[in-house]
Amino acid sequence: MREGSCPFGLWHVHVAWEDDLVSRVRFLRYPAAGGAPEQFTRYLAGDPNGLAGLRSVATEGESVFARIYRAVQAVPYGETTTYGEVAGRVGTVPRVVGTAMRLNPTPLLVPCHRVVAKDGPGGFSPALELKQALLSLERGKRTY
DNA sequence: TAAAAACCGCGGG
DNA sequence: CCCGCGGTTTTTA
Repeated sequence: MREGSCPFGLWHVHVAWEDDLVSRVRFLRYPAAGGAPEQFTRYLAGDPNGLAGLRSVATEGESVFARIYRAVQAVPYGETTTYGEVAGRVGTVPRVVGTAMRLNPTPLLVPCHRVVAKDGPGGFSPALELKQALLSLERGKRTY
C-alpha cells in the first residue's frame, strides 16, 4: 500500500492507494513523506477530469453505504445535490446519507462536498471551509 | 458478547 | 420547535 500527500491551501490531501484503487483520503494540516497520485494534483489544480481512472473502495459491495457512495459519485463536477435527493434515489432517509458522508473514507473520489442540505451548506469534516473551497474550485474560482 | 441508548453533515410537520 | 427516519457508535451489563 502506498501513501502520500499533495498540498491544498492550508491543508494537505493524504492518500492511501494501491494501483488504481484508493482506500483512504484525508485532509490534514501537515504533509506526508511522499507524493499523492498525480490525478489528485490535477484535480486540485482545477482539472474537471483530473481524478479519472481512480476507483474507491467505498463504492464496492451492496451495502447501503456503498449504494449511497455510488449515487454521490454520479453527481457531475461543478453541480450539487441534496441529502434528501440522494436518499430518495437509494431508498433510505436523509439522515443516513449524512452519516455516510461523515464516514466517507475517500472524499474527493466520492465527492461528498457536492451534497448539500436542502436549505444550507450542510456539514463537512474536518472543516466546512474545505467544502466551500472545493465547490468554488469546481466553479472555476480558485480559493487557494 | 449482547442489548440498549445515544448520536447524527436531515427533512417535514 | 419537535419528532421520526435508519444506520453507526458508544455505553452498559
